Amino acid sequence: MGSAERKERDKQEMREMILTAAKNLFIREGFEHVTIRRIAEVIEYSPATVYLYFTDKDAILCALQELGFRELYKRQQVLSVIKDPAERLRACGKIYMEFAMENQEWYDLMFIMRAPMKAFDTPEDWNLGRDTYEVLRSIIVECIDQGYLKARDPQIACFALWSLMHGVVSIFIRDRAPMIPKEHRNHVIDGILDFTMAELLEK
Amino acid sequence: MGSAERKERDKQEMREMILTAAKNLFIREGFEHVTIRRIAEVIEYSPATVYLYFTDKDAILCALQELGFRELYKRQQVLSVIKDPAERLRACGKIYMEFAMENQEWYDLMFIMRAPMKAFDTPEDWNLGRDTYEVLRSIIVECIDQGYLKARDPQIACFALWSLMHGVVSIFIRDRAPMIPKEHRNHVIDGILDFTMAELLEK
DNA sequence: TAATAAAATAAACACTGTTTAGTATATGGG
DNA sequence: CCCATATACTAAACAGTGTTTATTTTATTA
Repeated sequence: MGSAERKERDKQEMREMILTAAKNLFIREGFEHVTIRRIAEVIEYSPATVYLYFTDKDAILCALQELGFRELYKRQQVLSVIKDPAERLRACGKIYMEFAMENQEWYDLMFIMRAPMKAFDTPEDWNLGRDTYEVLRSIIVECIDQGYLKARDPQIACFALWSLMHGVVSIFIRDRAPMIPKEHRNHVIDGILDFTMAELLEK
Repeated sequence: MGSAERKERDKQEMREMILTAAKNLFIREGFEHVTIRRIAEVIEYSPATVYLYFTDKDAILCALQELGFRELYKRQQVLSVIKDPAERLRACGKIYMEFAMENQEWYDLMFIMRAPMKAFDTPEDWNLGRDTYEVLRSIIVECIDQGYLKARDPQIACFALWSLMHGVVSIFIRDRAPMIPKEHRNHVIDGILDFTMAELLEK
């Protein structure tokens, strides 16, 4: 009697329901309104019920994080049509920082906040981050192969470039750039990209 | 009758007392243990009393932040003995990242956390950050003047370098570098410095 | 000394995330 | 069909948080 399968299906549906509620609260009202009680309210169950489907709030935030990464992946897909690796490298940076500035709370959840990382047993389990990193790494390796970049250590070059991009957007997102007016931010991002490409690539 | 002056002195002493308690809790037990109730406990007053001397918790965290900046300033002082601006630029980066890795919670409070910034009416009031930025900016200007650096826009070069350093340490501090084992971090930081100096400076 | 002004606090408020113990509901066997 | 069992759900509490209010204690001044 395949009622066990239906049970499993129902359980998955409920998990989906909770996640959708959390996602909508996140999108419509922002991170700080994503509370267990508000989620419970939306799905019309008691707060305690949420804990029958997720071990804790961090697990929910972790699942939300995944949605953010899916959006970033989607945006990164256009990179494959760019043949020149140097051009692709620039576009990669542009896409990354554009995503961050247009989806600041998602980016925060993905790359800054502590909470969602606590859902992993060990930081090594964070494959979403590693996959994003791999996109950049493969481009850089190609840049080196084609002689655009003479970096001795691709690992260092890759981490440096990611750090640069993350640094820029996280300084903006957490309001640590009083010397740069808000309306100049996009211009600065382009300036940083120009600067980096000019300094980095072989002339 | 100069009792008004004594009143003011007493008030300042109490503020100092609260701040010292907060600082010690921060150092000895970490950020998450810095709560109004714990502070009140330490100074042997009621939690409500704290609010007679600080408008809210963010104001206390903001004052704590200042202590962090003072330590960073102190470390930056050794830069003045380095005559060569290129060498000074490297040392500046090294000091910054070393401070961050050795005082991760202080760095977090200074450059990552939202809370202490809420104490400012506007982000422009964050002079502590601007001052630190100025140290780097003056070095870069000197590097350009002496022909070490051919950056068109010093503002962009400066923000890029700060972003790079902040990016590196904040990725580590917020556990977003699963691809780099903890024991390799210091080596990576040196690698990033080498890489940056090599790519940036005129050969 | 009594009236006034200042300082300190007890207790509550409005929230968190989370757990426990008890209640409904659905399932499967006789 | 009924009843025991297992599952699903929840009310209420727990242990925290930052913060405010109304009250009491303390100090000052006339």
